[in-house]
Amino acid sequence: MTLSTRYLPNDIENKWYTHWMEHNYFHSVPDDREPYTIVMPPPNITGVLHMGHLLNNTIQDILIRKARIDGKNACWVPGTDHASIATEAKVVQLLRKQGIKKSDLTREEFMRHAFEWKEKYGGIILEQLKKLGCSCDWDRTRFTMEPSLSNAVTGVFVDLYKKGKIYRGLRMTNWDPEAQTVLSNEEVIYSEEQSRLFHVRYRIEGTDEYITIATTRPETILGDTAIAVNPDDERYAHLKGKKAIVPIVNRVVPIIFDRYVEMDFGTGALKVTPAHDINDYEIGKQHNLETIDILNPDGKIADIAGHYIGMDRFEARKAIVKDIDALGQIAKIEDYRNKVGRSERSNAIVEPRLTLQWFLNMKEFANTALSSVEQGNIRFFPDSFINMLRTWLAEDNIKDWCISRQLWWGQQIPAWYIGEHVFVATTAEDALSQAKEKLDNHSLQLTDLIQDEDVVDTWFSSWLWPISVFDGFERQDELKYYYPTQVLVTGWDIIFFWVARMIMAGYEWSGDLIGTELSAAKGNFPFKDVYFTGMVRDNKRQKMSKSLGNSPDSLELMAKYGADGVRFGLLSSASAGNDIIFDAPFDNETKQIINESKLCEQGLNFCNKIWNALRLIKGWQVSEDIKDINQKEINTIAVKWFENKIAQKFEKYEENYKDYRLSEITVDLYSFIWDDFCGWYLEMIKPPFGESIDADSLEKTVQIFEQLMTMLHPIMPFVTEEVWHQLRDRVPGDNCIVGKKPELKPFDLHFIRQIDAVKEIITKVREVRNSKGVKMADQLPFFANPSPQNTDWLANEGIKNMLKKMANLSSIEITENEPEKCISIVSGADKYYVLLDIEIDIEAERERIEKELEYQRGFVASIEKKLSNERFVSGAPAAVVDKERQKMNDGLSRIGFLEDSLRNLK
RNA sequence: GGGCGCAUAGCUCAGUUGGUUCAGAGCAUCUGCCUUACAAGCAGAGGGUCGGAGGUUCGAAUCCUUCUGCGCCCA
Repeated sequence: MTLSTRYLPNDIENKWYTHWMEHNYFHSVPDDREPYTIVMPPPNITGVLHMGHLLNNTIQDILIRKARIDGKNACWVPGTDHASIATEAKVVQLLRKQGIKKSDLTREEFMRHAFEWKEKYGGIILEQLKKLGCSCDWDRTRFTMEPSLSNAVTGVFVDLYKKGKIYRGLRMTNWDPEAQTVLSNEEVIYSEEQSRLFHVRYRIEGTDEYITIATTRPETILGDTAIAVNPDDERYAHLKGKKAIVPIVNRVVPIIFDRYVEMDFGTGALKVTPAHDINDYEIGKQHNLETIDILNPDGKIADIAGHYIGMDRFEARKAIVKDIDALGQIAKIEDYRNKVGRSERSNAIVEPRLTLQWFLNMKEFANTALSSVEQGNIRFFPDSFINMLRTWLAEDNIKDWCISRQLWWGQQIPAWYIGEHVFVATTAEDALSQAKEKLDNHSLQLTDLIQDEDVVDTWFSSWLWPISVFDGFERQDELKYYYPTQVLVTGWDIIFFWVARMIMAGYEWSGDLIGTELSAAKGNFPFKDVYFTGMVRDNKRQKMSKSLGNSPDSLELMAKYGADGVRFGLLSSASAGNDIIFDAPFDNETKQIINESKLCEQGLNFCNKIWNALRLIKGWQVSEDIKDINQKEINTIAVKWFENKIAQKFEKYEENYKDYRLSEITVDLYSFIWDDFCGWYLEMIKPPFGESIDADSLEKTVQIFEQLMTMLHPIMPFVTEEVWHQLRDRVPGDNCIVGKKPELKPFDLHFIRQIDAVKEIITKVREVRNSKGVKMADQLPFFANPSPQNTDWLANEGIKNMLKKMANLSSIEITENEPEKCISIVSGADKYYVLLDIEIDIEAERERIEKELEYQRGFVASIEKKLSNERFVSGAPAAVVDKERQKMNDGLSRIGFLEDSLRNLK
């Protein structure tokens, strides 16, 4: 069969993915082996695959494939997150297009639409991950709104309520008066708008004096309960203990002193409206101010305001300005630009509003999570992210978690009300019996109970993910085997929202679930390690996202460069925790991203290189009748060298995996395969034109190739599997994905260094050819001055023949002298010569040698300076000093050689 | 305003306890090659005061201080 000269990823990738699936390699069931578990950070069902997913999931796949090759029971659980806010917004939007308003639907009807939407679009990302080669256990795919996972959510809610950790409280929220719902911070879009700043004079009680404040929202004056000034502000110092009179409502309010007030902003005096501004709310709490909510949910003025009742907030604004002006208390009105928040969905101006919400007390949780990481039970990669966790979880910084959301899509809060009374239970029936008991009223019916309308925050289901994907709250057989998971791979931007909270949940429940004995042995934490990926950014350092339109199309990239190419491209420049600037070019005319990437192209080229190495080997004829005896000797050396190199590399490779240095592994393998294997080994062992290779050398080469493919497999699974199968006929089940990796074994460092020395000589001969314009094809006589360093290998026919072949020499002669008319080569502390079949340009040669001399003299001088420093000689470790001496001696002999050559030039 | 992080070649990044000829890789650039695996290739070359300034040390890209620029989180 002839192989294409180019590697064509698309068909090959589909073929092997299907093959792996058919062999069920991704599926895991508990057995005697050591488990290696990863739970996938569940992508939102609203999303499409973006660069961040690509990076994150490539890393997880690499780790899981490595574990599989290591013989562990690798289990990677995929799934999706219901993403309350984002999904509900999408569904509402879709319904609106169909002419359906959410308010016209019952909760049940809406949920039906939402689940339909999820069925249709929710699995897109997971399907796309298959293209990337992700070896997830698809049979285990979970969704955060499945019954089992939802039950877990209700269960822990009730549990925490019983433990006294969940309570209801007031909170300043972003209120959308049009949609009549609370918005999360993410759903509010702030932009600069033209508005007006009203300067209003408040009379100081019992005087004729006025204090002037500035506000953009004069209607909130109706809810003012204080005037605040900075205690350092001398202008207002005399007002200590005085009171001000709020215009229109004539409320007498205190003048308070608070450092929050900026003296040079506006007039330096601030009206305080705790019910309608988050900062004012905080000030109000500190000073025990009254909170007067003057707005109804629909944005109209409430009865309590006493004036303008029922008027829309903007109408009221005009009216109150007019009335205050009539009183002569408008000092001035200026045009003003400020940031105004609008609802992402209705575009209505968002109103800060106090609402009753459910909270989870975080003090104890935070402590547990932080100390677990600080004590090293959970390791962070890179560990500097502990700092970020610490700031989030610090005792004086931690805030209670507001877990309720005014949405329908999500797990409805398991709380039922009868008037003022609230009953928290897993079912309505439970709540009912609680109510009967508590209220001593046994005639109560289910219909008397009203369940809380809200759902819990999405993170309130995500924090259970490492447990709930194994149905851990219902049965513990699998949890006992797979928990704790090995490593969590996620972005550092959700270190608090998700990572910290999963740790909290792990400690809260896993012990009870898997039993104290097992949890003492394995730990309560949900994962042993956390690998933080960076953000994928564009060249302006903006996070790549669909909404910014600065992200290349990941599917197109994979179509163009192959999944392996994309995986390589992402990994080669992604060290843990560091952001990636992805090289997606931008077309300034069309304002479109061009789906091209040099990084991914390098990955595809790498596949192609491997592919062609395969083609080379497959083209060799095997024969035991090898005419060229030299080649046999070379082969022995080449195989010995490369086997030692693999042993050396493999040791480093295993270490790097332990430290999650994936980028380094990628780059290392790239140069090991490209340079050492293709550039050196294959060139050494390649039979001369028209000749064959002996069976043993070919077999050794195939074995080496297989080992390289196993090592590379986690990073580039497709090309390695393809090559694996092309290398030899395989029995069913003999696949690279479960291939045997090299063994950890000692290697001959001395021998490796010998070959390195010879490689350096070869490079220098090539350099001479290049600079003198001597063709590669011309064979050159070569001379070596013997030295303690090179006697060994100069006596080795195999090495000498290798040198001869690789540098294309006609002869190698050992001589004590400096041969005539040669170009000298200094390598290490040794000297060699090549005889060129051209007239030597003496002047040019002198220049070259003098330049080199200058460098070497400088080099030696700097070491001399070091060595003459007594404090260095006495202060530095002996090994370091010895090395410096060695360096200097080598430098001195090089200087000697160069001076000899200079003399001989005449 | 508080905190965290980053700054190394034209670009994107490595540089794991401060110590080899340690200033590196890939891309881009330049020179020479259609050499019978690969021109998506081969053989070479040029390019950097390691953001600025101080300090610690025998020795600093690496540790400390400070300044500048950028990114992120919180308010």
